[in-house]
Amino acid sequence: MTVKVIQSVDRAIDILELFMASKPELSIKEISEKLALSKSTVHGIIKTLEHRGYLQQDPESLKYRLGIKLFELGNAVGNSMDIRKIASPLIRRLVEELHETVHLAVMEREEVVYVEKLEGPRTLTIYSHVGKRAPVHCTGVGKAILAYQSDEQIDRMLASDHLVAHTEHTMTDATAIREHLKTIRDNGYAVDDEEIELGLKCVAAPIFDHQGNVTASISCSAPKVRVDDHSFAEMIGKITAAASEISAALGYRNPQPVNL
Amino acid sequence: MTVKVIQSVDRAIDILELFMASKPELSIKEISEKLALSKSTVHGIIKTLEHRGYLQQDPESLKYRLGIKLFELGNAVGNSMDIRKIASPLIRRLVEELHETVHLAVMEREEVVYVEKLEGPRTLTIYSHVGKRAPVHCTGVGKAILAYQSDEQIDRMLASDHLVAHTEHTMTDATAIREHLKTIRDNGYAVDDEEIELGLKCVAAPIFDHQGNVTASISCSAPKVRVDDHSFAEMIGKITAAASEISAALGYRNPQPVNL
DNA sequence: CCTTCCGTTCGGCATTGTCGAACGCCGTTC
DNA sequence: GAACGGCGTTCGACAATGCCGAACGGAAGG
Repeated sequence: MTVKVIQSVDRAIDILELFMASKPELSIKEISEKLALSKSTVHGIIKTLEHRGYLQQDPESLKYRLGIKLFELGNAVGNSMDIRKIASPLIRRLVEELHETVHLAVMEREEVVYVEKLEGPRTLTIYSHVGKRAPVHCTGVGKAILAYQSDEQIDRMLASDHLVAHTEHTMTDATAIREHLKTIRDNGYAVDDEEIELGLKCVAAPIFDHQGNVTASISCSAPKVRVDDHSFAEMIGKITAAASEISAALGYRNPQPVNL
Repeated sequence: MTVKVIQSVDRAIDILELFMASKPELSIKEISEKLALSKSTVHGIIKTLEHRGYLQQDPESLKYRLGIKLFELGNAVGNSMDIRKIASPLIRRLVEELHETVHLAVMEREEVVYVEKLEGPRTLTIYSHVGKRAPVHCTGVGKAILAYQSDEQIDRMLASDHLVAHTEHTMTDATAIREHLKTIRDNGYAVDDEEIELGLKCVAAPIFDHQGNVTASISCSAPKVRVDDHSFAEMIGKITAAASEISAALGYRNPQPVNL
């Protein structure tokens, strides 16, 4: 069933991701142990990656770290995302108006990835950063996207092994979440009330693309103590308005899904 | 002589970089032609990369584009750069004070790579972006780094095929550049006066690491028409001061190279 | 000085990736 | 509407390629 993969390419990716998953500096020995490969196999792949600038060896410790080429490629990807270009100025404006941190996230497999983040002037907690993955079931951006997926998609993303509790407020029951998603669709926005991190409250709204699909969302995050009724309402208004604006810029037509 | 590379990994990298070098969307046919590989070979590698999230296929056109995983990895690399963390707040301050765009760049092979960029309020030209490569001989950041390399290093980086003229002011004579680098060392800063782009003037200063090596630099870029004697002097003062501060934060001791 | 540890090199074997050809699914053309 | 062309995909056979274990060499530590 699984597609036929080129073994050595697959292993090269394993190695690269190992740096992200564990330590930023690894020796050949460590890599070969963690991936259960012989040292010489790892050596060959690593030298190839190093030769191309995707890894670099510290001349002193002889350990390896991720190379600048990955930085270049990653930024090339980021710059080619049109949603990012469209949303950036709006995000800047949102932060100025709301004085709190704003995130832009896209869906990727069963999680979301933050593609833009602009911190407010008085940031306290920083659990997120651009390029980081986050779960869908306990983040504002995640739920805002999830609520607008097909049932099969939702089922897959709510597969039990994903529903990890991050705080005591994290919802981990699939059927309860499904109910909750309906509320989100009715409201047009999602709220995360200390579900990913204690003391953190977020409001998120879905972004529709030209086909009417939701693959991205924006959110405003603030320490819960700073969110009173008034500022909460303001967040909802501004975030949903901005999301609509971005959707429109992406070619989304109207509230009703288009029928061809 | 060239290290023994794993062919399929090397080819996978060729494919990824092809997206950066040419178009952001490529079909298997295009790739196999440009790399002179059979379609099936390309297919195998591409499916592996897609399976891991490093490429994604547009369901309509069936063409491929770079995947989010590269964005994640690239940002992980960016976040692990300590020079970036140190320099970021200083760069922000510089932009506020100078009202012009500030760059942070690091040396990579025979070129420099921008790792941070903060635009001034009235930006006109944007030839650069984070993650982009630039030549050493005609940029402020490049010359500021180049001036402090070893003679062999300078020779290599001034290899004739790199000395491309970007404007009528670009210096393309190696010996003339070598003279020019001496001036830079005497001054402690480098000036790029329309050498990479007409109408653009930059001041750049080297950043020393804890071993006294220069692997990075910062610069301030402005439209030449806005740079009068007074603002030019201010740029020089502020950029060199900031560079010194970053060097100190990296563990650089004093103007004299340390002897162990 | 001996030991240990780790990166690197080597050589033989079989796995794996490679290629060309063929397939099948479009959309286009006549 | 049938034939064509273009493209992604699959198949099968061959041998090149990457794999492993063992051995090497240099550095650090006792």
